[in-house]
Amino acid sequence: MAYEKKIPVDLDCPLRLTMSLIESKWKSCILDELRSSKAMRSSEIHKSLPEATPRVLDIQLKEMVEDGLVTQTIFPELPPRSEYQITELGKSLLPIIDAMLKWGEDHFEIFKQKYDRKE
Amino acid sequence: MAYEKKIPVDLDCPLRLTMSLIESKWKSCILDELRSSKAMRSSEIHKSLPEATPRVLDIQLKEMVEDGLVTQTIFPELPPRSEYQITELGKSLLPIIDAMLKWGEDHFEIFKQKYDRKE
DNA sequence: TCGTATACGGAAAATTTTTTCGGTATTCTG
DNA sequence: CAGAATACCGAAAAAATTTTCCGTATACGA
Repeated sequence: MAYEKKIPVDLDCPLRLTMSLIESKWKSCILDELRSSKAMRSSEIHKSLPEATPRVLDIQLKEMVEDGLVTQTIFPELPPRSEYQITELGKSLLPIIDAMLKWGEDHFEIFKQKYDRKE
Repeated sequence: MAYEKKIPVDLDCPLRLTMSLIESKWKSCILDELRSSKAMRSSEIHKSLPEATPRVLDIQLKEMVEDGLVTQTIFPELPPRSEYQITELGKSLLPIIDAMLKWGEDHFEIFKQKYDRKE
């Protein structure tokens, strides 16, 4: 495997289980990108999340495939092509992603005022 | 400050903002513990989350105070006593915590079968 | 006086995640 | 033939988080 996650999915507590599936830096954003069920190539995902390095998207997509949140379809073409698509299990997390998105929008100003350093 | 978080609250995207407030290992659990609005001493929180070291609870509680999710009240007594309590802002995250808790309960079996290693 | 109890924090080690860099493979185009 | 295009991965470096260990302060009770 490309990169072995050190901390496995947490089976000790339901809350930690859910968190452990999405807490890596970009996983929640990846689910948000894939929400429409449209299959996307990793390069498209990268265009939407330009701050993430392609390598880390690769690593996190692989983990999400392993966890069953996303599928990967590899087309035996040259140059190679593969597409990622959200699964039903992944979709079932979208209400949580939506709630976090909305919370972030609703409370953005508080944190902007608190933490945005003017330079 | 006790320990300086290296990655500050993320102001670039509402979803990342919300995630950045709760993605540390125990913050979601701490919010869950404090949900009833009862003030708790750090030793009580530790008793409820025995897998977390007292030090990391200390660090994460301090960050949550800084972020406005929790308040700390210090009683000028000896031996010292202080209590943590969830704020209104912290409470506004509880529906998200609840949704994650429920998702984890609903999908626990999938991951238990997938990842639970029998020894 | 000495040990206990309590909350906390400094510092370094250990662990984990993310970044950086560079390489593989293959077909088509110029 | 050289280079582009694409997805991917190994390895090491860098960065971030968590753990471990130990010390502070102080009043009380034995």
